[in-house]
Amino acid sequence: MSTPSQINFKPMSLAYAILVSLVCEPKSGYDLAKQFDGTVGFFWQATHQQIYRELTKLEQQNWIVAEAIAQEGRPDKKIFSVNDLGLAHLKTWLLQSSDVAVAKDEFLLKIYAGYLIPEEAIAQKIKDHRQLHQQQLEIYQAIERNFFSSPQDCPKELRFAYLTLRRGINFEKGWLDWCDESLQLLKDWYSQK
Amino acid sequence: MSTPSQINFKPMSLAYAILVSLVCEPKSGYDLAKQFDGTVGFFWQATHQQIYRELTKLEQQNWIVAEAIAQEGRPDKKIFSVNDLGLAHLKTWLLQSSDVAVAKDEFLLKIYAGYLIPEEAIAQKIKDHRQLHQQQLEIYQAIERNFFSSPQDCPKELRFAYLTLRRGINFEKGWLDWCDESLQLLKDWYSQK
DNA sequence: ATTTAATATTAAACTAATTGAATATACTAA
DNA sequence: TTAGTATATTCAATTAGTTTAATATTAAAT
Repeated sequence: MSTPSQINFKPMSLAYAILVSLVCEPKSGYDLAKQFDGTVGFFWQATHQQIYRELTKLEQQNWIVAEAIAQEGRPDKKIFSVNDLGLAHLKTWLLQSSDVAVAKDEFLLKIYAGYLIPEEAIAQKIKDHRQLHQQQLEIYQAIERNFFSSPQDCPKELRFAYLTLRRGINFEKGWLDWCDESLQLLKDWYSQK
Repeated sequence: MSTPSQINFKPMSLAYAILVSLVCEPKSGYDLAKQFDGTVGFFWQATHQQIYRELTKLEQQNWIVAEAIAQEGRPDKKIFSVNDLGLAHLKTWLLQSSDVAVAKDEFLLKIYAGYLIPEEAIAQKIKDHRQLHQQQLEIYQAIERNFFSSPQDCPKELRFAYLTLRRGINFEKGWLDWCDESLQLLKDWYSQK
């Protein structure tokens, strides 16, 4: 295993998100794009174009290798695996400190400027938002019921996935609490005017 | 024809984030860049280059107007204000439904792949993360103490800012709870191995 | 029989965001 | 006196993300 000699290649987090997924199980760009709707997709998103472009770069850098699978009837499939060099880079990255995620929250921006539109419109917006978070919470809770019924006995490979799932549940419950509190505050303010 | 992972990406909100800030109070690009570290900056970030570029566009579209202020000693300052056209566009945008914010969380990505590095490194990572959120919580709580000591008497103009502040507090407390729960889980798993 | 959906990848053009630097002025602290 | 900090804006280059769509095959549904 050698260190990379390339100078100008600085993969961003998308590259690492792909490596994380591939290291769990080798897969094609198509599979990755699908998976980015679940599991890793709960904390990282990418379109299939981004994924294919990044895969090409990662392959050129020799962090991943492709195996072409000729399929009967269907287009050929390229299954990508992380090699030793890629795994070493991934582990290095994992050990580095992480920045706190940047928040870009259109919804809160609208709430902040809420005084510009009718009070009832804001209340409705919060109710709509509450429903979205309620739905996402139910998705997470279904996963918890189906795969993590007893956390004490959680197999090693799933423990860290479980921690991220717990954060998802914690996050959605936090939003629900805030929605309820805010709707109550709006009501109180409205009644006293 | 459909491909997977077609995420619903949000429309460009930076322009609206700037309008929201300018409608509160006219200011220069420099002031905006500073403010994007606080208030609006709690849910939207931008570098000064992004801000200046966007201001140029908004001025060309005639959503904002600039007034050049000659300052003694210092470089001239351009104070931007939202005009009627800009305000109308902002209100239209405020009434539109918002997508749930996309999460791109490097920290959770690392936790997910935590099985690749030593257990103690993950625990330390969570402790570090806990501290960051503790600090941010204290910032929010100081603002709450100083400006919103009695929410019932909150002046109208500040009510919506207060709601977003409450979300900030709710968010940070959620992270703290998750960190504590996760550290306990790691401990339990470790002791039973 | 033909449309639709799903699998599987690539191309091209565009917009947005980031990084690094350059250009000024002036005040303050070592 | 010169280094650092704060004000105030702009330019250039690069990287990242988005949109649209083209290509190709096959199974299932209408």
